[in-house]
Amino acid sequence: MKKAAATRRDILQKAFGLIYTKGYQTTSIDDILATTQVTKGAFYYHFRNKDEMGLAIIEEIMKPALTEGLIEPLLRQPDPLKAIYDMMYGLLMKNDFLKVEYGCPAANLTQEMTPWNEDFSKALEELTQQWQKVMSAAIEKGKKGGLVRKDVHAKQVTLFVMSGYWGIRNFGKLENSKSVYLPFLKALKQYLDALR
Amino acid sequence: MKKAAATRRDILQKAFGLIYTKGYQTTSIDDILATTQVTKGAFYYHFRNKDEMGLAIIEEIMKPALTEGLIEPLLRQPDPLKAIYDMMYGLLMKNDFLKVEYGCPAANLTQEMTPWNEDFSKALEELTQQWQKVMSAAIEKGKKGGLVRKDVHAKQVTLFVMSGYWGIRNFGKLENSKSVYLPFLKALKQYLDALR
DNA sequence: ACAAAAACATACCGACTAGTATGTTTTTGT
DNA sequence: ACAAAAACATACTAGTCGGTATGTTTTTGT
Repeated sequence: MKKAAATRRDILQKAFGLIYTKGYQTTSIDDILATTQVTKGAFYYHFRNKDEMGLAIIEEIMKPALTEGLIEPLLRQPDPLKAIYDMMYGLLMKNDFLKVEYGCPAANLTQEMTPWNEDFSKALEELTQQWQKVMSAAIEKGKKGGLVRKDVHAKQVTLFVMSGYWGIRNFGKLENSKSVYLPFLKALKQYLDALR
Repeated sequence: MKKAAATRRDILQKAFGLIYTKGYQTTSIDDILATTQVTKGAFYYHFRNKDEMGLAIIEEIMKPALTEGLIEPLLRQPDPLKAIYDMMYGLLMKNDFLKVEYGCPAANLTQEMTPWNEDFSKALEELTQQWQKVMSAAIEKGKKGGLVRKDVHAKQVTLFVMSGYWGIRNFGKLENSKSVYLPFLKALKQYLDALR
């Protein structure tokens, strides 16, 4: 039960990479087999079908990555507005897995799969809601600690900021250059500073 | 030269509708033929291939729609910040062609096609840059007229607002409900009011 | 050690894809 | 009216897709 788990993990990781760069529907199972060096029999031993694998990617790759990469750093930083800005700066400018030309994996999947598969929508909604909740909670905590204005509506701000992130990721894809990230981050900083 | 032009227009319009709801790559030419009642011979008389049709959709359907539906109303409204808010409110809440579950046509195409076809990227960039320029110009005009603070960076604001729009459209797809639009619009209003 | 189950391998299939080859009909200019 | 060109129609192809049927190898529990 050790080698098999490694095979499964390898499929999920490599498939995630392919889907991130090429899109879900245009990543064929044969593509995945070619890059993983796994045969079709092995693939279909681990997953009933392509969609089950796609869901497993969200659950077993994307959700843990969100938790470890974004949620936990957010919880550690005491200043919520600084935490949010730093998170965005890190995601856009420093993260070396995310590429400007490929956008945001969660946003990509959302846009591509939402019309086709309800299970994908549900899983992706859980993903984003976890992010939303932690950001909102941080802002609320900041209100109590005096770091955020009392009249700030935490959920609204969170939604506004996350929308901006998904949107600028799409702009980055279009321009194929991180240079659009800089004016976005400046505007974001000014927006966040106005909440103090 | 009249009937043929009508056939071409019909293909482009119906194909645009299909692509908006289903995505470009997952809309087959047979799909388009079935909904237009046009035969394959006719289709390939009007377009060399699928991508040429896709580009024609951007040029002949989406660009004019942007100009007539968004650019011109924006130029007419003297208060730029009100113009921007009204435009967003109209796009999100009142426009009855755009559906919450299908997102923004331009954002969808950008995300789907950017890794695959440079011509699509270029055409979509022209589309968005036209929108960006008009919004920025309106803000600059507002600065001179005293309706916008002098220290506001027009291009930054434009990019921030457009990113938010693309992003919230994606959230709408995910939640499949216009209810997320309302808190976004409230946050947008507050953001814009802070620029006065 | 050895049977049973888990894990993987190979060959194949029907459905669908964009595109083409080769026609026929309709429109156009004179 | 009539030839030429434009506009459309039909049948087909080569390739790709997700998925399956049927094996063989490897691991596991006893």
